[in-house]
Amino acid sequence: MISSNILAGLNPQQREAVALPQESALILAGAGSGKTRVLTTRIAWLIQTGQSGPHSILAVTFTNKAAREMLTRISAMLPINTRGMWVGTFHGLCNRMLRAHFRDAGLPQAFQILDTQDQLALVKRVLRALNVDEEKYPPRELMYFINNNKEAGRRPPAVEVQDEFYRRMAELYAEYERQCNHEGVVDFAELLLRCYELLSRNEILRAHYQQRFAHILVDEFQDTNRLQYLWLKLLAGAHNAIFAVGDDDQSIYTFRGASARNMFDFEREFAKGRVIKLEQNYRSQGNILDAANALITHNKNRLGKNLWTAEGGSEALRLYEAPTDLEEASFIVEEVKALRATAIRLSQIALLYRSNAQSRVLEHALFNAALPYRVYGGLRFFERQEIKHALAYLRLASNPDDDGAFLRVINIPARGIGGRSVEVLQAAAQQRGISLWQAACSTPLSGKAGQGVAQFVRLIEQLRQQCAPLSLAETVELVVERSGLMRYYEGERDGLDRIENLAELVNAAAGFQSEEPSMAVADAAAVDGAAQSVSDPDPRLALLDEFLSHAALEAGEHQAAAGSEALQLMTVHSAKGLEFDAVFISGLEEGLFPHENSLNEAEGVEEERRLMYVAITRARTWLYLTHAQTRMLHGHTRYNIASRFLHEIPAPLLRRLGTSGRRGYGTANASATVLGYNTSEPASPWRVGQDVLHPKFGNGTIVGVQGRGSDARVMVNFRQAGMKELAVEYAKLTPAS
DNA sequence: ATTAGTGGTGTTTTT
DNA sequence: CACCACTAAT
Repeated sequence: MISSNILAGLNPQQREAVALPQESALILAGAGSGKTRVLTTRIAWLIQTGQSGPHSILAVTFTNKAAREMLTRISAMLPINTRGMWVGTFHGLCNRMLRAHFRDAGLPQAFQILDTQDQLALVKRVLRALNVDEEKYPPRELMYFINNNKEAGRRPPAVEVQDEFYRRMAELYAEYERQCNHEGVVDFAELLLRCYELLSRNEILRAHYQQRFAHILVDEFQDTNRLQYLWLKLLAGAHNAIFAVGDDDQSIYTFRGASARNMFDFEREFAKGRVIKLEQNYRSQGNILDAANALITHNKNRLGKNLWTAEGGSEALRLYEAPTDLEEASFIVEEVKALRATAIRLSQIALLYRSNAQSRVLEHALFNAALPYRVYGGLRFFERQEIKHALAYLRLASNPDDDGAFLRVINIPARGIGGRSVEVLQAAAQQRGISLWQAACSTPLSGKAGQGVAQFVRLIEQLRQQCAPLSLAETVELVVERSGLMRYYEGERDGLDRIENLAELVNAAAGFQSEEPSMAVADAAAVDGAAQSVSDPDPRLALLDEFLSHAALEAGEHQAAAGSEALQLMTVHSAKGLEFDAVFISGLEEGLFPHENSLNEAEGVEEERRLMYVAITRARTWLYLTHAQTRMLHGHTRYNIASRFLHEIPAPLLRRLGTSGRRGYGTANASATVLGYNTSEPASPWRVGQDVLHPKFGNGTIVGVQGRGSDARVMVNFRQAGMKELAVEYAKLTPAS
C-alpha cells in the first residue's frame, strides 16, 4: 500500500486521527503534538486512498501563514495540483465565494474590502454626517459594537436593546450598513456574515457547495466565533464530515468573539463523542513542558489534557530581572550573541512580547549591536500611507463609488481642494443620495477648487479607460505614475522610502498576477445548475479586485525577505503555530503580561495565562523569561513587579541569571537617576511590591509609583477592587505586612 | 487652502 | 510617546 508511506512515523493516536472514517471528529491537540502534520496528512491520505478528490476538500485556517504552510506540506506529500482545493482563512474563503456569486450576494462586482483603518474612518464619517456627539458615541466603541454583533450573526433589527444608548447604537449600526451598501464596501465581519446569509438563503448554491465539499477540515478550532461555527455547519449540511483540530488551552482570541462553547457544541452536534487527544509533545524539552503544564493548571476552565514528552531532562529555564527595560534589552542582546556563538541560527531565535509597542526598545538595542532582525506585525506593507493612497486610486478605478478611497486621495497630491470644498461635495452627495464621485461629476464648483475637482474627475476617468487593456502590473504602474504620487513623494522629507515602496507595489502586483490566475471566473462557472448566478465578470477587472482583496486580507506579512538569517521579533499572538530553538519572553510584568486591561474582565486573566502557555510552548530547547523593574511606557516611567505567571512556574525549573536582582535600589547613583529619585531623599514607604490597606478598597499591592513628595501617586492592585491609581497625599493608605 | 504648531487624549492582542 | 483634532499664521 502506498498510503503506508504517509502514515509512517505517526504515533498511534495521530494515525487513528488521520485514518478516521468519513465522519466528523474533534482532535484535541496539545501544543507541539503534530497538529498541523495530522491535518495535512489527513488531506493527503483522503486523496491518496481515493476517498476524495482535491476538489472535494475545504480546509480553513486562521492565518494566511498557516494556509500557505498547509499547501506547501500537501504539495510535498502528494504530486497533485492543489488548485482544486479550497484552502484559506475564513475571510479569504468567504471572499472567494462572494466574488464568485456577487450578484446573488447583493454586492457589486467590484466590491472592496475595508481593513480596520478604513472601517474606523467610515464609522467616523457616518457619525459626522449625522451630527452625532462623538463623546457620547465613541467611533471605536461603535465599531466594536458593529463587529461584535456581526460576529454573532446579528443584523441591526436583531440587536437587543435594553436602553436608549443601545437603541441609538443599533440605529447607527443600521446607518453604517446603509452607507457600506451605497459605497459597495464590506468590512471583515461582513465578509463572513454576507457569505453565511448567501448560503442560507440560496438553496441552489448551498446544495452545490454542500455536495462539493465532502471533507471540511478546520485548524485552530478553538479560535472560531459563533458566526464561523454556523457557517461551517451550513456548509457541512447533513452529510459532510468536519475534521476539527484545536486546543482549548491555546484559545487566545476570545476578544475577537472566539468561544470555547464552539468546542463543546461541536462535540455534541458533530463529533458525537469521536474525540481523539494528541498529548505527546514532540517539540519541547522536559523542563519547558513541565513549566507550561504547571502554569496552565492554574486555569479552571479547561477540557483537561496533559502534555508529555519522551525527551529527557533539559536546560533550566532562565530567568532574568533587569533594572530597566533598556537593560533587559541589552541582556537579551548578549544572550543572543552567546547563542549564536554556539551555532544556533538567528532565525531559530524568537523574541516575544505581549504588545507591539515593546518592540521599539528591543529593536534599538539590536540595531546598535548590528544583529539582523525581522519584526512581524506593527505597520504592514499594505497599511503604509503611500500604499494606501495608491490602492485608493486603484479602488476608484475599479469602483468609483468608494467614498473612503475618494476622500483619501481627492487632494493628494494637492489639487487645491480643501475641507470646505469637500464638505460641499458631501452635502450634495448626502442630499441626493449619490456617491461623492457622482457628486464630483455633477456638482459644479467655482474657482480653484472647481478646477481641481474637474482635474481629479478627468484623472480617474482616464485611469479607468487606460487600465482596461493593461495587465495588473501595468495598471498599478500606470496608476502610481499618473496619479502624481511618485512626484508628490519626491518632494517630501522621508519620501525616498515611500517611493521605493510604491515601486515595490508594482512588483507585488507582478508577482500576484503570475501566481494567482483569476479564480472568481472559474469558481462561478463551476456551479452547475445555477446559471443565473454565473455572472460575466471581466477577467482583468476581476484580477484587479482580487489583488485589492489580497491587499486588505493579507496586509503583507513578510516585508523583509523571508527565510533570511535574522532574529524573529513578534507578539505572542503572532507566534502561535510557530516554533524556535530558543525563545525569549520579555516584559513579564504585572500590568503588561498579564495586561492590565484584562484584569477587570471575568475571564481575562485566564486568557492571558493561555497566552503565556502559548509563548512557553514555542520553545524547543532554550527558554528565557525576562522582566524589568522600570519601563518607559506612554512617555512615563512605570514601576512593575514580576508577573504572577513567573510565580506559577515551579522554582526548581528556573535558574536566576545575572545580577543580584536588587541593583538599582539606592546603591548606584546612575540607577537612582533613572528612577527619578534624589539619592539623598529618605526612602519612601510606598514602594513597588509593598502590601497596603485602604479603608474602602481593602488589601492590595503597590504595582507602580509615580512622582514623589506631595505629588506622589501609586498604582495599587487591590484584591477585590482591582487596579486603582491613588494620590498618596489624600488616599488613606497604611502599609500592611 | 495649506501648513505648522499646540494641546489633549488614549492605548492589547488580529483577519 | 504618538496620534488626533483644532487653531493660528502664511
